[in-house]
Amino acid sequence: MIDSNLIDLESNYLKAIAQPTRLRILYFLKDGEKCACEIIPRMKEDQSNISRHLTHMRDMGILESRREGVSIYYRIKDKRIFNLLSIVDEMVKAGIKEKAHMIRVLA
Amino acid sequence: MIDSNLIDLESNYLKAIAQPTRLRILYFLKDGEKCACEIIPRMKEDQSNISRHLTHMRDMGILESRREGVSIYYRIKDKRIFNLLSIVDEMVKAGIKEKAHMIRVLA
DNA sequence: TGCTAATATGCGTATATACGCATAAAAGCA
DNA sequence: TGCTTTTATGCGTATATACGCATATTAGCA
Repeated sequence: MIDSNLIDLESNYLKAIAQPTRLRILYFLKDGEKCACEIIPRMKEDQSNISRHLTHMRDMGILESRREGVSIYYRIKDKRIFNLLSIVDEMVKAGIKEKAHMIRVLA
Repeated sequence: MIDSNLIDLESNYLKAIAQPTRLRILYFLKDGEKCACEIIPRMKEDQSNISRHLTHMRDMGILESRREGVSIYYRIKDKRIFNLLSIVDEMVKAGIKEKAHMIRVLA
């Protein structure tokens, strides 16, 4: 029996990661902090949308930011998030492998 | 530059986990397979809702199931999911600690 | 076959999420 | 102060998600 508040925190944290555009931003920040002005043109979406994603991840404690003049630099707050993502990767890839095997057997 | 399809797979996998009721089900299945008929009364939600969550997690490759008469037993497919969840836990708890510290400093 | 228990599904609904466009706000500079 | 660049926000909208109720389906059993 796990605490209900912790469940909700975990859920919200995972939801904050579980979105394609936000995932792309995370990977883009993997090798160090980047200015919003560098992130925005990378993503093929409206500036307002990216701004909201960045703000959201900062609010959720996934990113940190600092201002330098008009620019805002974002960085990953906790590198462990990439351990998490590589586990997701492993599991997803294991799933793909399994499906490929099923197809081979059935063919 | 990470592949767009992989991003979507990761995203979908994470979404499948990032839901309070599904998280509770996962933790309930931590120590072994359980019949849907055991899972349903544990959760304070409609039977139909739990059924859908179970089906969804099975479709997403998170759970496996076997039928025994009218009962259906569900189990975790890949134990690594708990490594993933414990990383989320660590990060969430680090966030809580940090907030508590902020409050202490400001008080 | 008829009955019961377990699980799944059709349907309607309420809320959340992601998005773009237009505009506002913040900071630096002429 | 006025202009420009960068980032944030108000607003409307389309889609996705989670949910409950009622009902269907499936399997076992009398």
